[in-house]
Amino acid sequence: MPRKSFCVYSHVRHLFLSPVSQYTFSRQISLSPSPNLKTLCSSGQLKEALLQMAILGPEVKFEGYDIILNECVSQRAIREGQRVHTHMIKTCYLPSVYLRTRLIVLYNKCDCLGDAREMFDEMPQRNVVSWTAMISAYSQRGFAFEALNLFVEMLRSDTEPNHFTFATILTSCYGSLGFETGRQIHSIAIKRNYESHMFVGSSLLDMYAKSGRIRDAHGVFHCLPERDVVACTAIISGYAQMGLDEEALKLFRQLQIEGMNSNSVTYASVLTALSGLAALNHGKQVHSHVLRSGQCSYVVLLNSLIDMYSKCGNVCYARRIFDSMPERTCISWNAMLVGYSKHGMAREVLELFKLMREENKVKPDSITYLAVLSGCSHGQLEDMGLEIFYNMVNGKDGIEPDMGHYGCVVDLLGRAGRVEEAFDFIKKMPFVPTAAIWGSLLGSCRVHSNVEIGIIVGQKLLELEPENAGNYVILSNLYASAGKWEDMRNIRDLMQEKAVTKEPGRSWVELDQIVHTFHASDHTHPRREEVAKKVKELSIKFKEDGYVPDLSCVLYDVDEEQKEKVLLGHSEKLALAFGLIATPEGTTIRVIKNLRICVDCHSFAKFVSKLYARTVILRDKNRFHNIVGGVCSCGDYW
DNA sequence: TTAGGGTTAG
Repeated sequence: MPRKSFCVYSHVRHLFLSPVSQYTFSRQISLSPSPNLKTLCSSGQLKEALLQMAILGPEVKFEGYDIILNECVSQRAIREGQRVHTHMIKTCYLPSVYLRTRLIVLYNKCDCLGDAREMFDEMPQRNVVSWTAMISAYSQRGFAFEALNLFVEMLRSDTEPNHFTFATILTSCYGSLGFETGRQIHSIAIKRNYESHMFVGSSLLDMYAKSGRIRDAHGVFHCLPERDVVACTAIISGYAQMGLDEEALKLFRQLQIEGMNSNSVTYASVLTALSGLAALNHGKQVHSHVLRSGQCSYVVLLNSLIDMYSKCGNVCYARRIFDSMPERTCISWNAMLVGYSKHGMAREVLELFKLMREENKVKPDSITYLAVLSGCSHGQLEDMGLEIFYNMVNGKDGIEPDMGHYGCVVDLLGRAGRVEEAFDFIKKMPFVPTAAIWGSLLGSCRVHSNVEIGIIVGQKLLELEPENAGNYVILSNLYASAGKWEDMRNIRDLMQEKAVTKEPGRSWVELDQIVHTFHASDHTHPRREEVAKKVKELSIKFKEDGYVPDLSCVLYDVDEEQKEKVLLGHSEKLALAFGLIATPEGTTIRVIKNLRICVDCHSFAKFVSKLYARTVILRDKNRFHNIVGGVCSCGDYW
């Protein structure tokens, strides 16, 4: 009977009694506070739960605190969480290790790292979970050294780490902490038999991949007894981040055959690789997988698709995705702006930037401004670019220009032929100019034949990066055009002595979902003889129409005939010729080059488009060249 | 109670 009357009474109490009388009632019959708090918390009514907590006073026990703290964690409710903590102190409640750990987690999730540490330091006892929670807090907030110190302290305190601890600490073992630390932790994990644990293994291979040790990463992946979607994604992403795009794609396909599940992160990772390869057809296929899998509402994935389509040369598709997005992050805007910028579509860049500011939902960041400035630079809108830059300098936009933005202005002025102005601008910069900035100006000096400044800048660059062969070549050409033959020879000798051979040129074309790669003077492609013959044939044909090989593009000190032979072996010419042979008349030829396109190949591509009525879309290291009827979207200005 | 993978610039 008492049980029954309690239920009835409880119901009545809930309906009619004031909060104060509820408290009195619960004290009288020693009612457990949990059911009420549980109901309130499970329906997300945190404020009401706190009120109830205040009413219950010292009657709130472990279960009540547990429920309410859980809700605070899931809602990231810091004020409410602090009130719970204060309530514990005021009611002289001594929280267990478990509850104190929940408070550490809460403070961490609410970005109150100091409070989390204070709680950790005050703990009379700690267990592996409290140590791991605190290490995780440091790890997640980017405090790698602090995370490592705590891990070491934990080992010294004779607390045995578990698989959670290893998975956590390994996420900090790259970058500033260095890969050797990761290797040491790997050894500790092996000794404790955690190496093959799925989460530890994923963390390990990710650590190796992020440290550029892709072989070690692959070794860990290979040894995992089981592989889930995270482990597979981590290794694919590792290859993609290293720029090993073909390997990433190959692995993705292989794992798909083996039955790997893909989620939004897997797709985002493989899209990175496809963007690198500019493999549009593969990209479309992944897009359709994404649509079929029902993951097309993830902003991050849509951002990757925007980036993939624009890097594959299809900026219209990118815009379609951008327009269809129900919500956009700053990265969505940046990806679209960068896409337009790389295609030299300065007007579209400015219109989109205007729209971004008018919508005022997402604040532009430093990268937004880099994209806009670089868009103005590539699209020859230097005055507009300068206006935007000086608004930044005057603090009108709340983004302070950094070295990158100053670099864009140097590029902007230099490309526009305002070389002296660019030189003065560098001298007045509030930063010490980097090699990249001087390199940009040297490029402008070459394009606009400013020998005087070019020689000064070239000499500075030789001091800053003596290993870069490109600088020697430009400088020696500048000396040659000034008739300073002795200086020219000295530079050539110096190059032989000091310069490191530059990254070998490589171009590729995607055809029927196969990526055909060509190297300079290729000896590997199965159709190399046919392709080389076609290049020679094209050269003769183009010469009749006015093509003059630009021998200054050749690095080597050889005679003119040899120089022309070297030029004909450039990988982008091979890829263009292959495109002509292997695709039907009238179709667009898409070529990707790993380096900047040389002046001679640019001119050659224009002849291909003009004499064969083909659109040539050529992506080099810096931008797109969309060539139609012999005219390039870059305005011969890159 | 604590844990692993993703996107953007020159």
